[in-house]
Amino acid sequence: MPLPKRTLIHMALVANKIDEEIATVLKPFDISIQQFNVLRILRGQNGKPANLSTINERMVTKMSNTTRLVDKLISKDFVNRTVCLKNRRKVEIVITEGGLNMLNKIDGILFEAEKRILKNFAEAELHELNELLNKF
Amino acid sequence: MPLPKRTLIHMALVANKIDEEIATVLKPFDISIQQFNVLRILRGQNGKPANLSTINERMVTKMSNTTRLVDKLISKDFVNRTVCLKNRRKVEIVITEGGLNMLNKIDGILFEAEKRILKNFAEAELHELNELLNKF
DNA sequence: CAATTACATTTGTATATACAATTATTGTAT
DNA sequence: ATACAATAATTGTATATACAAATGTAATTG
Repeated sequence: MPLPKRTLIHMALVANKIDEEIATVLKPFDISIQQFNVLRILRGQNGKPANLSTINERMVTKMSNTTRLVDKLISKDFVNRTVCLKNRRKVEIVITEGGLNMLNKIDGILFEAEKRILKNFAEAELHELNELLNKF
Repeated sequence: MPLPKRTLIHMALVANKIDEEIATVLKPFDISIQQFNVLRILRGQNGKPANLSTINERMVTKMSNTTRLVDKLISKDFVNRTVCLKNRRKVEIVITEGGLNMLNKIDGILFEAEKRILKNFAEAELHELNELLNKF
């Protein structure tokens, strides 16, 4: 198989493997990777509310699904959503105490998983990999 | 953000971008990436039928979904499925002429897309990237 | 200022996937 | 041979995603 095709398939296989491992880590907490990503983004706001489009820009999924991710997080009491007073088209989403607690519980376990997934990499190699990924 | 976490997120973003680009290329042919992968595997058999589990081993999806991928391909007349005579638990799947024609039509366009996606990579860098991916 | 356009989000729908349970067949041990 | 376990594939169901269309609000323009 030609090198470019082989490389792209390789990428897909590895990314999928990583995804599966992380999903497995999150499963006991009954939270999907994408839901987790939303929570992380909201935590990064340090209390400042985020619009749906802001969250969406920082993720890989489509707007419509981001709405539904937030729906799920609301039903679990991990975030709150209110209409923006300044601009009633927008919506303001903030993480709750419960959401922050959940993230704190996950942090350590995820950190271990990340170390495990990358156990064969020296730090220099991680830098190298990031450089190569920048070329995409 | 710590290097390991950053690297894994980077991997996910890039893999997703690649996926989207390839899906876009396949879309006019009304075929998903996974359906396409099944067809490629079957072409690689050179006429020899493949069991469902054989196909599945070479893919990233679950058995149950491989069944449904084959269902879709049958409805498009791209593959045939027959019960294996030697072992009636097994199933034999072969690609049809129509399936082969579809693959031939896609080959060139996909090749161009692959070149485009990897346009910033020198050959040595592709080797490097593959070496790094092997560490996962 | 009424009509049109742009913006932000949501809803509808078809397809895709994960996971568990089920069916059908074959292999094995007593 | 009968019962039990193992194998191969399928079906049911809940969740996830993509894409298009719809809703509600704000900005612009003639």
